[in-house]
Amino acid sequence: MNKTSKMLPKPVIQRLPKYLTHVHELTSSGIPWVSSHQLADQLGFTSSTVRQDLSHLSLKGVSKRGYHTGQLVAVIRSELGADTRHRLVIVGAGYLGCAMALHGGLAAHGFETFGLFDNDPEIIGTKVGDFSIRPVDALKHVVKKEHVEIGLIAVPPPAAQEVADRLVEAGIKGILNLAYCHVHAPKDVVLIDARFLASLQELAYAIRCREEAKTAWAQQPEPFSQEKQQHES
Amino acid sequence: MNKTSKMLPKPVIQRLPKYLTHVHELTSSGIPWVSSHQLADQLGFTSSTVRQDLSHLSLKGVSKRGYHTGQLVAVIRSELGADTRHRLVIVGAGYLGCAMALHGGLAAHGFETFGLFDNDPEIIGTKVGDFSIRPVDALKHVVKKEHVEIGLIAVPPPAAQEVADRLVEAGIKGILNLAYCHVHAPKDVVLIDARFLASLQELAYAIRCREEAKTAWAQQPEPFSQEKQQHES
DNA sequence: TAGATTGTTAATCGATTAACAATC
DNA sequence: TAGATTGTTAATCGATTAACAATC
Repeated sequence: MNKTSKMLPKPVIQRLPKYLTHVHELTSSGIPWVSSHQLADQLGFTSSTVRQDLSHLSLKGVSKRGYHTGQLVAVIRSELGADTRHRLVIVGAGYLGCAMALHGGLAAHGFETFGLFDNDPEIIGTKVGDFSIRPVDALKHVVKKEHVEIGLIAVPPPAAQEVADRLVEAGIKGILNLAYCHVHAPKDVVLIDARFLASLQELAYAIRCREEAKTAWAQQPEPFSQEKQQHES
Repeated sequence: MNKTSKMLPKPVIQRLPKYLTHVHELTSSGIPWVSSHQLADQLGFTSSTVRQDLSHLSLKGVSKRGYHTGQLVAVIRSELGADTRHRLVIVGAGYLGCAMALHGGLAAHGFETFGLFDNDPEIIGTKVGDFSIRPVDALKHVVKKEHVEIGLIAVPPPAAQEVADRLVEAGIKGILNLAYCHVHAPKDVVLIDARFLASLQELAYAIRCREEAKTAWAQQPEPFSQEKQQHES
């Protein structure tokens, strides 16, 4: 349906990149149609979820065939804004910030870097690929002049909040926080956390729970195991 | 309550690192008690959510005082397994993989790297910090020998699925996928996506929606704006 | 004591899944 | 035509928020 300026539910937005990359592969393989059941199997969703998700987009599936892969790629790209260019700055020129600056995928997906900033006098002026590292004091000037929308926080946690404040003050519209800490921004600035350390902790936690469940399962002599197996199958 | 091997709801697990880093700061500032309302204000949750979340942990709040910050840090660390060491390998020695290998935060939080792998003959053998880059063929041997639990996928999307298969075959227990694509793993292997490009797209999407909403709001002469403002305040 | 704060139950909200008529 | 598949409504599930008795 895709009514203008109606924000899609967050879980849907988070699934769109998965559909996009996967269906793009299908088109590359010359597969012209894909059904909700196939997508569900391939991506680990249910077919209901797939149909609900895609019903938000401006395309129609076809009975007995499914969705046209080429069209699907096009409308998801359009919905995600994958065809428009976004302007960003990176604050923090440590390993992570530099990796972001040099990572080809950013530019390839329309995210153009307009500056790499740091506060360490030792490295200011140093070249990182095409960028020369600039002082954080220059942030505001660059953001204004280049109409930068997005700021990446790639500094150590103790400095993250101050960097966020500087970005907000510079007039940034959205922040991606890569630092392992909570940062606060006023509610007219969008803030999304992408903290791989938190993801790693979540992963380690999930692994531990699996192990414990397995152990418990092995130790406990389940009286009704037959029934349970039926339920699981 | 913290009943053994009972997995906490995912949203709770994802909030725990936020509580942890924030309350850790409070302890460092010598603040001994914090209430659910204070935590809610500081982290952007509701006090109900805070109390619900913390009720899963093995600690008791105190009427009129709240939660003891030191104890809170301890039980969250324990629940997250932040005090145990985790063994990982990194596959892909591009900018991102190398940044992960060199990032001090990993080791500081108990994630120990046991190898950095790549398939490019040009860079195999090269030193990256203390690691020398090894061929992906050596993956299985290292994972078995060092009892590695976690694998990081830091290769370009076209190679990601094959790397995932190799990690699974090597007997890894969990995978953190940093590549911008969907990868599949058998259900006894935990897989978590940490794709900053997807996060950036989500951010850009949210920014666009805000803009559009603002424009719509400015253009449409809302007849009931008075009432609406009351609701918002 | 009075008032603030917890822990927990109940109500609300939103997302996922199931079901099925409409369609090709 | 018969059967597979969509789009959508209804049912289920789970998470968040509200409310309030118990507590210090």
